Amino acid sequence: MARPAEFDREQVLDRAVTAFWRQGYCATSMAQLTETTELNPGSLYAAFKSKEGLFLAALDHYGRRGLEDIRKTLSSAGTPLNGVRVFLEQLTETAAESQARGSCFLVNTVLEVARNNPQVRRRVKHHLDAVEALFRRTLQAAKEEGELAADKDPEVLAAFIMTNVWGLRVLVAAGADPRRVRDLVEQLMSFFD
Amino acid sequence: MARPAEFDREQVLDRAVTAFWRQGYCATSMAQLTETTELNPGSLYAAFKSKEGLFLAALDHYGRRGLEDIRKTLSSAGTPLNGVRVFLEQLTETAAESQARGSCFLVNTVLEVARNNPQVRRRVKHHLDAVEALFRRTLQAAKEEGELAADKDPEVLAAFIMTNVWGLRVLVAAGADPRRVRDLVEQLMSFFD
DNA sequence: TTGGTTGTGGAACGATTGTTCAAAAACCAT
DNA sequence: ATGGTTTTTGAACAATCGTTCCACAACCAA
Repeated sequence: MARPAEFDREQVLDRAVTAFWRQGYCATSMAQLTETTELNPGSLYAAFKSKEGLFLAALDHYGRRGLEDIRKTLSSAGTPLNGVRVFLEQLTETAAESQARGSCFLVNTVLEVARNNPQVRRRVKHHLDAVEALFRRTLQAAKEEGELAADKDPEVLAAFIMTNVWGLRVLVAAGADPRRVRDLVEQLMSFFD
Repeated sequence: MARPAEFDREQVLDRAVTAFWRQGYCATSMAQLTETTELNPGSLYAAFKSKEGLFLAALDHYGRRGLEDIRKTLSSAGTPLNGVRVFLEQLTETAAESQARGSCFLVNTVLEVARNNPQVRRRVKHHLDAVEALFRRTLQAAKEEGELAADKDPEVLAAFIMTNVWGLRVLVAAGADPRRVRDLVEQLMSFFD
C-alpha cells in the first residue's frame, strides 16, 4: 500500500465547477485552477490527467448534482404539475443571481466547448437528456393523474420546457429585465392549463 | 496624402466572423486570424487596435447583416404572420447546417464573452434588442391587420419568440434530432393561431 | 524499522499567446 | 521626380499557456 491522497475530491470538483462556470473553459487557466483547488499541478494531473480531464470530471459532477436538485424540486410540491410550476418560479427568482455565472454550466459548455469536442458533447447531451427525461416522466405522471389535459403530449411538452429554460438563461445572461423573465415564465406556464 | 490600404474591410470582417463563430473568442488565436484574413499582425492592429477590437468590429458586422437578413425574410412573405412562419421554418431547415457553427454568433458570444465583458455585452444586447424590436413591430402590424388575434400581446410574443429561437439554437448545437426541432417550431407556431 | 509505493511541492519545460516595432514599399500632392 | 505620409512585412517581444519532472514526504505491509 501507499500514501493516501490528502484532498477531498468533491470539494476540488466543486471549486473547479465554479471556476469553469464563471469564466468558461478556455479562459480558465491551470494556474487559476491550482489556486482555487489548492492543489499543485502534480496532484491535479495525477488525479485528472489533463485540463480536459478535470473539466469532464467537473461537468459530470455538476450534471449529477443538478439532476438531483431538479428531482427534489419536482417531487416536493405535492403534485407533478405543481413541481414544474415551482421549478419555473425558482428560475425567475434566481434570474438576477445567476447572471453572475450566466446561464447553466451545461448550456455554456454546449456553445463554447461541446461544439468542437465530441467527448464533451456526448457527456453534456447525456446530462441534458437526463433532465429532459425527468420532465417527461413528471408530465406523464401529471397526465395519468388527470392534472394535465389528455390531449397534451408529455414528450413534446418536456422538450418545449427544455428549450424555453435554455432560452431564458441566454436571456438572463444577456442582461434582460427580471420582469421580462417573469412574463415569459407565465407565458410558458399557460401552456399547461 | 499617403498609401491607401489594400485590404477589403468587409471581406476581412466576414472572415473574422467565420473564425470567431466557429471556434469562439478565446479559442481563436491571432495567428489564425492573420492567416484567414490574409493580413499581417501589423495591418490588423493598425486597423482594429487589438484582438478585442477586431472581435467587436466582427460582432457589429454580423449584427447588421443578420438584422437585414431577418428583415428581408419577414417582409417577403406576403403577410406579417407569414413572415414569422417562414422565418421559423428556415430555422428548421438550417438546423443541420448550423450545427457546424452552432447557434447564432450573438448567442455564442453572450455565454462565452459578454458575461465578463461589459463592452461586448452592451453591443450584443443592442443587436439582440434590434431583432426583438423587429419581431415586435411585425407582430404589431399583424395585429392591426387582424391577422393576429386581438387578445395577443405583441411585446410578450416577440420576447417569447426570441427565447425559443435561442433555446432552439442551443438544442441544435447540443446535437438534437432535426425532427425534434420541427416539432418544437410547430408547437411555437401554434401560439399565433 | 524497513522497503515499497504513492501523493505532494514547486521549479522548469517548450510552445503558443497577444502585441510591438522598425525597415521597406506604395501611394498622393506638389 | 521628390517629399511626406501611411501601409505592409515579418521578425521579435515578454508573458502566459498546459504540462512534465523529480526530490521529498507520507503512508501501509511486513
